[in-house]
Amino acid sequence: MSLLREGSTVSADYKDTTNLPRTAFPMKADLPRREPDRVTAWEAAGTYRRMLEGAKGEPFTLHDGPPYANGHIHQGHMLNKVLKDFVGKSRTMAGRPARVIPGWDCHGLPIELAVDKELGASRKELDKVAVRRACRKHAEKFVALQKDEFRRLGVFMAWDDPYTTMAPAYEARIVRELAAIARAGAVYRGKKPVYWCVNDRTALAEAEVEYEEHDSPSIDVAFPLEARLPGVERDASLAIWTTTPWTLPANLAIAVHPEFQYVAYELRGRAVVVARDLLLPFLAAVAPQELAGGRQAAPGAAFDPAALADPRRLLARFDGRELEGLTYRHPLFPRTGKVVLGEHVTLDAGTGLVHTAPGHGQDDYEIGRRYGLAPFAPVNAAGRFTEEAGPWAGRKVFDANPEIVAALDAAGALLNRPGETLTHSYPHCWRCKKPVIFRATDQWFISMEKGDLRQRALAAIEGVSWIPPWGHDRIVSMVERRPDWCISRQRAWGVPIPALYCEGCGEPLLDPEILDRVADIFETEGSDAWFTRPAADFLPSGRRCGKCGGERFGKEEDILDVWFDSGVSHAAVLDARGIPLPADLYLEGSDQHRGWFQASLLCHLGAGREDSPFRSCLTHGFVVDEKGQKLSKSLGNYVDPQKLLDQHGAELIRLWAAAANYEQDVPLSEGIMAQLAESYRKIRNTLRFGLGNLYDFQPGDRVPARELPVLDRYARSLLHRFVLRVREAYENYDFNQVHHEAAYLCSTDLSAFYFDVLKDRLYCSAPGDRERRAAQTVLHEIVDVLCRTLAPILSFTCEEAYGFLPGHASSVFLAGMPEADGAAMDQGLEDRMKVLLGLRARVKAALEEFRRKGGSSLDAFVRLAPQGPEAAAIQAFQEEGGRLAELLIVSGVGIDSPIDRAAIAPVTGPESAAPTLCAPVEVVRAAGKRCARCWNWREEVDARELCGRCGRVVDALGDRS
RNA sequence: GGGCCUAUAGCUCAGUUGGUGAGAGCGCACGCCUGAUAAGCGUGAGGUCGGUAGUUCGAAUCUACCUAGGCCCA
Repeated sequence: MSLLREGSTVSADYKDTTNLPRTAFPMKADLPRREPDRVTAWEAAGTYRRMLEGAKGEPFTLHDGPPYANGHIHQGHMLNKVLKDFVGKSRTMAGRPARVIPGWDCHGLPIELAVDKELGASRKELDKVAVRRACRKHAEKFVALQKDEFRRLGVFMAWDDPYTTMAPAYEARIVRELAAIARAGAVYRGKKPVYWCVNDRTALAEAEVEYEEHDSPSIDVAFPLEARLPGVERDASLAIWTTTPWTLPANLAIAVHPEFQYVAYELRGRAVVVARDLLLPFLAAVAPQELAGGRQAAPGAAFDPAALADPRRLLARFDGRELEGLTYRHPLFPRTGKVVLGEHVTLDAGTGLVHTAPGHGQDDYEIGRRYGLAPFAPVNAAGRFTEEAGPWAGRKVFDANPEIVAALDAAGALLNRPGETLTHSYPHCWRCKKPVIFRATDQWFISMEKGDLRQRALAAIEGVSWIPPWGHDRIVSMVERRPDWCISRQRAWGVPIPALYCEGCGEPLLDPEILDRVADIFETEGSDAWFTRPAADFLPSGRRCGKCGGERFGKEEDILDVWFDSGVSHAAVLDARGIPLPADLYLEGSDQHRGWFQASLLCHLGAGREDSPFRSCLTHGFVVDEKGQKLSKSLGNYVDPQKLLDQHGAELIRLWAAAANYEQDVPLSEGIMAQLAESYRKIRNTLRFGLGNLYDFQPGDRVPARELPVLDRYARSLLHRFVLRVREAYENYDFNQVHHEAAYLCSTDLSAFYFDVLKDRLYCSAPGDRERRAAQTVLHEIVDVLCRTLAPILSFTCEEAYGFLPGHASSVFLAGMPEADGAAMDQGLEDRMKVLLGLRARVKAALEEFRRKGGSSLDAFVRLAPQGPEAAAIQAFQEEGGRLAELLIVSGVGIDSPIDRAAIAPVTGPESAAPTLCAPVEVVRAAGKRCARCWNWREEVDARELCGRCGRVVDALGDRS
């Protein structure tokens, strides 16, 4: 294609006489490779420290919730730490120094399990102290590793001064906080069922249980009621179904659902109570002849009396709640039990009445608590019945199963045939692979009621600002219904619960005085001291058992729940360092309503303090894929964090965190990252254009704001409105808003409008031309403002670009957040420009038509016939010195007035159908000749093919050289 | 099964107390430029606002149910 136009000759190349952009700020960010150096530079320069020192306002406390020191960091950690970094940097840059002390949660089961796995067979030969030493090393390793991974993200925290829950001082503080709660009388010893491996004689955590197929006896048992049911003229029994006959000696109650329908059915001469909707399947199992025509009862089918061989045997109906409180005789023991109500009862299988042994089941335990039933478990650590199990004392529970079934049969309580079994999924020990049991053992608890902990917690919740607001409802419903806090763990890796037991009578002693003594020792020796020192070392001299007067004591073996460890961080980290409570902000994933937020609240209040340890609490969702499914390697939607870093760099991970609406779950996928890369490039190139046009500009060249041309004043107005919005968005933790504001400003306001319009002035004016300097003044401010507002998010890029800005400080983080200049914002101007931009859009549409005929924008002359608001806006614009040709980037603009529609018809764009108050637009080929330098068409060009302006510029350049 | 929450263009997100034809940025298609050039500009096409049924003169916006998904429990 020829570049020559009709009538033109070969033009001289004036490119060298123009002021084209030049900058060393590269278009290609090369983030993955260059970011590590930037991190190193920040740390070497002490940028974080200096940034904090530069902020003179009231300190802002963002307290870092400790991630667990096991494994590499994952997407959720990244999201969390990056969001915290946005807060820390934005608050500090806005004047409130936010020093964040990072921490790690170092005790607990997952580390112990990982260490077990590493140690393999040698584990059994090691004593507790040796295992703990290995756990400590493991935790130390991952603290160091995760710390590097977080630093790599460009996160500013006090990396050289972190906290860990296994530091001696921290461990000591844990014990002191426990002492404070004990002083309030809220710590008590009670029983609670746990998974128990009778082979290994140890408690198991949920994570240590594997489900495998297992054959269990399946029995339906009748428990005779003590009194007759209303309207039933014969003795009645409650029918239950169970697959663990060995738990029947521990039966204390039978649970029914309050809202289910129950029936009394005459079976073999007595009335049997079952759930109405389970009657047919029940009969099918124990007495199929009771069904009409030997029909099979489909599970889940609606109840139909016609399916019964003899519907008259339906004796009565009851609501579940009517049965509450009825008492029954235990078929094997001379005692009674009672009917209780439970929402956990289902109609999936069985009879709709559930055998309840509070010492042998989680639901049973919970319901037992509600009804004041003891967690009775007549089974010892070896899985043998105790004396309380009468005839089966000493028998192993699984061995006793058939004997118990036989005894039930003999007592006439067995409704089905003995020997029936069921194959189902049953918990097994992950280590020895043998089936486990559920057994109540002694545990330490923090009471929710003593000292009014629950009510005080609920009151404290009201004083906290929850972001988003539904966090409030979520934690309230959790606190309202949570049981007492079981703080015991039968494990090695943790802070011991420093209780002593009288060797004479077994009386436990959890004495605040002793705890303080223990804390003193932990302070210097760490909690290993509990295992290496004899009990006497922790006992105040002369102390005796309050019950039997014994002088010899043994040590508690249980350790503290790790939620207690992290739950006292406000004390062990903030208070211990003299940082005032409450903290301004806790910021974690929404799972922490159950976890850290609640633990912190309970520990804080339990120890006798008032209110919440945090003023506001922000939660974010979980990382999911594009479809909203959780990330998992097996689903194939897993995004590897390291790969993310290698491909896109930390900067895009930061942008991802900012672009997300963290109130919901946060989607992450390769596609999303690719899209963010586009968004990033737009911002980066905006900075680059600005920098490229500042190569010959110094702050001393600034044109005063009042003397700026109207378009530049408009750009400043937009810029400062942007600052206003962004500052407010940061204040509200609305980073997503920051991202959108930045993207819109860069692409729409700047790249597509202001920068485009500016090109002629920047490139073709004389270098020192006042209007060019005016443009540069604003460009300088734009780059400065963008860097300083976006630095909390795009830390790497903003620091890099800022370093190219003439007159910059040593780091963007020391420059602070810009203030919105009220004088720069001109609403009237923006309103008028909005009208003109509407006009501009229609001109662009018309130019599109013009272009199809071979003309470019600068070849065009635009004729307008404005009226109404547009006419007014144009007039004002021109009176302010604005040039329509510059605004529209065409060679000339003519105003036709009054309107002569007929004269304007032909080459118009789609605006012809527009409302009458819009000016008709006509685009024609510009007359005259094309200036070889600035490419505008002018009536007059000189012999060098230069327009008047360009001729003067070239002459001036020539004079200078 | 329970508590809390989510579901708007291919993607990320806006849509104020229900009210003119549902928006932005990015991507996409087409075109331009080659003086932001592995850049830049323009034009344009995309949505039965998860589904169903209600309340209302009128619902993306309120109610119920359903479906899919998330966190925490059970």
